[in-house]
Amino acid sequence: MNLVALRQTLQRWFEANARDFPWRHSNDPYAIWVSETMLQQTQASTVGPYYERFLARFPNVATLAQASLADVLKMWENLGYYRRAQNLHAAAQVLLREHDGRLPQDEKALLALPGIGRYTAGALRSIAFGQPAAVLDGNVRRVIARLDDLSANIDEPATEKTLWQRAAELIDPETPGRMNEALMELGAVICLPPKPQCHRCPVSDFCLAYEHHTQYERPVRKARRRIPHFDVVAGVVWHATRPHTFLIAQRPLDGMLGGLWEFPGGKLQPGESAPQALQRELQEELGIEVEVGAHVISLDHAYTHFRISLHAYRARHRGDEPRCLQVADWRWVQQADLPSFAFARTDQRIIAALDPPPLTE
DNA sequence: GATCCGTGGAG
DNA sequence: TCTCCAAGGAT
Repeated sequence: MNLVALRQTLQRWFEANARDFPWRHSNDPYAIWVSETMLQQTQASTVGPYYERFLARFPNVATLAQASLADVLKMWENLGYYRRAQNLHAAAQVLLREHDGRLPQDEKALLALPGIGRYTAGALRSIAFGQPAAVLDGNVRRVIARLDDLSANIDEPATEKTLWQRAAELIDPETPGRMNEALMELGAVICLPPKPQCHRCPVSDFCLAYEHHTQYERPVRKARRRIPHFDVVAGVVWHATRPHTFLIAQRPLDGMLGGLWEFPGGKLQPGESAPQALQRELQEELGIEVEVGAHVISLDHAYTHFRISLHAYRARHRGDEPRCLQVADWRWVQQADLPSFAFARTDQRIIAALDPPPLTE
């Protein structure tokens, strides 16, 4: 294959056809780092508004490092994979303390930061610093698998090594960042997973799968496991004496949806009714007794590796104040207070199902 | 090295 | 409604 011709053709296509994203107007390594973190496992069209809000609120390493994690999570609300926000925040504090508030250009130093792995280090080095570093993301994996007509399963670690080597060969030593972006852009808009748009592809002349008519069979991937389903209950626990006041709890920082706030509850155990499960969970997590009341809403939701049916109930608090047994924190709040807390999608749907807040004034 | 971690768009 | 999967990283 003529690597020089491939690089030139692809980059010329990219320059004429690149989608306009806000991070493509910045040369600031910090801004590029934020965008690359948001783009992990998240489509570019989704990231746009989050990126601009985040940069407006945290325009540099220092403002991010000095912000509270609660503020950072609020800006990340609904973007998913919330550990990314924790890592970004923690890494900013490391940068401020150990790297003069700037991103290091050295690969080892980048990889030492939380949330920066091989892909993100390569993206920063090539796009932000102009170094000849490779990137291998889902797009590039697919593009290479088709360019080379790989029959090997790309989810196998052995194939991973081959793909990184190939990604390194494709680097344009003159314009590594542009070449890497062009590869990813091609995968995102032309070399699509189910239906590659080969008739519009600028590099189909270089593509072995196109030549062999195997592009629809590439890349070869592992079959997915079926994901389990659980029934889950959550409680809107109203204060025994204070009107319009209910309980929210903060999830532990190290688990799923870490640091987000929620209506407390948990999974139903076999043979258990939803109200029974709610009483048990509230006792285990917060050490409180409740009387379960009216059903609020039931909804289905799909996470990455399981699905739930969530059943929310009103409940009346009895007895002792809550304690942090299996939660990071808890608060008595009113509906007007909720916008300052970060909630996951399911709990936002519960909020939307509550009675409208009382009019004040 | 297999598993965990969110949400939304597309078909 | 269901499936796939997306500019991955950590453990």
